[in-house]
Amino acid sequence: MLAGADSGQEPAVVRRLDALRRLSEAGIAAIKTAMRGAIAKAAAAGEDLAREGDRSETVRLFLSGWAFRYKALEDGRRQIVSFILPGDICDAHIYLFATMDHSIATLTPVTYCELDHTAFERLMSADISVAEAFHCETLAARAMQREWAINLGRRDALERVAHMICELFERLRVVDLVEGNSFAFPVTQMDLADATGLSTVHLNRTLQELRAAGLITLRDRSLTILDFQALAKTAMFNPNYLHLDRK
Amino acid sequence: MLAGADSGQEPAVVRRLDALRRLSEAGIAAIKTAMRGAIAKAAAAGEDLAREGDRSETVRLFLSGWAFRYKALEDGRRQIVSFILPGDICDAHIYLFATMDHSIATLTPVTYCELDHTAFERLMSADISVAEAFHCETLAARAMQREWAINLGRRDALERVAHMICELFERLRVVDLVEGNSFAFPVTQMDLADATGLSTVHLNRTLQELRAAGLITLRDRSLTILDFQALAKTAMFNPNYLHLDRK
DNA sequence: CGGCTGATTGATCCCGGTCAAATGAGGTGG
DNA sequence: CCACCTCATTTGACCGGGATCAATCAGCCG
Repeated sequence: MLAGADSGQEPAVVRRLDALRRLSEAGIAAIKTAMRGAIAKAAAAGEDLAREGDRSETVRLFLSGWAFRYKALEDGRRQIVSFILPGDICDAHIYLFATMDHSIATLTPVTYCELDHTAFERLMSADISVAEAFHCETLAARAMQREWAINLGRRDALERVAHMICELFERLRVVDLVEGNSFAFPVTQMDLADATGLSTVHLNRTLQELRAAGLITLRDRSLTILDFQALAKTAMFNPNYLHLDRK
Repeated sequence: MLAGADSGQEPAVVRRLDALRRLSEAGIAAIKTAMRGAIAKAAAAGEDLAREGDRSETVRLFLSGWAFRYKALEDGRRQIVSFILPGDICDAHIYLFATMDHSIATLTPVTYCELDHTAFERLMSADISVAEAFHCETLAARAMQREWAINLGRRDALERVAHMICELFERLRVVDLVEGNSFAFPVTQMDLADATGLSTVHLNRTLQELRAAGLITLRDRSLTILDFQALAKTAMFNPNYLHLDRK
């Protein structure tokens, strides 16, 4: 794990699902059983876990490390469309589709569980709270994807980068991967540029602007938010779309 | 399942779901029964069907008309994040969330069926092919949302607009709303600008460029694709992400 | 006829892209 | 320990795609 494998804590998948929709004790047990019975996998940093055109047969429960989804255009342009963090699911019911329409690559070493069609269906029918939480995860992923579009379409460079940092902070907080206002941030400026739709040069200048404004620190793959209120304000960040409040 | 000849008779929801994943006869019957038992609704053009912050309690099956999802920033900027066409579902399992994180507005008069929590769950458990098709619809919506991000992040104005037209064409074709290479296009240039992340002025110039290149005609809310091959080429459009091939 | 909404055009500006080079931090092999 | 390589970050100079501002025009409706 990026920040140590907290002994007393629930696994990231349980933490995330429970934040989206409260899991019953039986549900938590069912998830853990499924994970124990599933194929545990690991991959190094910089690997493709899936490529556009691959057959899509298994559901992955992400346990540790960072990955991202992307699509490359023929002429080399690349757009990262989402980050995958510990606790994320990718993707419920994906085996119903024949092939992947995008690629997934790792930023750090990662570990995950693979569930095939039957294992996933078994887990979904084991407990109603688990099934509901998985559906919420899918809805939340769609909501994040929508927000990504808003970011790219209608925010300027400074707002865009600030917004992405705010989102990552909130998501990592749920799975206990922030300490104080800092978190491991294994994203190169090239990656972040492809995520925000900017050039690396302009992304670099935007980061410097955020630093100069006293909003963040970013050194040695560690990001610190110096003033979350101010950062959220410049990004016009509203966390409602993450649906992590579990009302 | 649908046999080409009579498929034009089926409602749009059945056509779309069947294109995503083959429905059984029993499944089609179950959908029709559910629609007959559901609350049928209609709305005029220019109405909000839902607003950010509203409680999200019912699943809608879109039967006719165009709508779109959008989010407005505090300062008036607006981003349209997707178009909702006949046959679309919005959104499976949405009642699991407390509130809407975005708004939905109509472009034309629309009709749709509303299913509450229990009606939707009943339909999902009525037939396995129906449940699978609904899951595919959700996956396809996510894939479209990803492609929207790619559009906004890494395509220039001409490619962006061309891509959006190609996508709409393919989606409308499935629900039999194109005639030849033409379809009703009830989108103002202001709306299209907010969908593509451009200003209305530049969008207008981009449309003129597409017209001048002999790729499209757009008059009286009717869009004709004069050369689909060429349009798809300028957009680098690959329809795989729509998952409408039903392998 | 006047008011309204949407499409179009022209002129100007600037945010962010592109090109090019320098700097720095590891990593590795001699 | 140093020479060298690679990858990531940073900086400078210049350019252009698309934004902005401001009219004008075309339907449409009351």
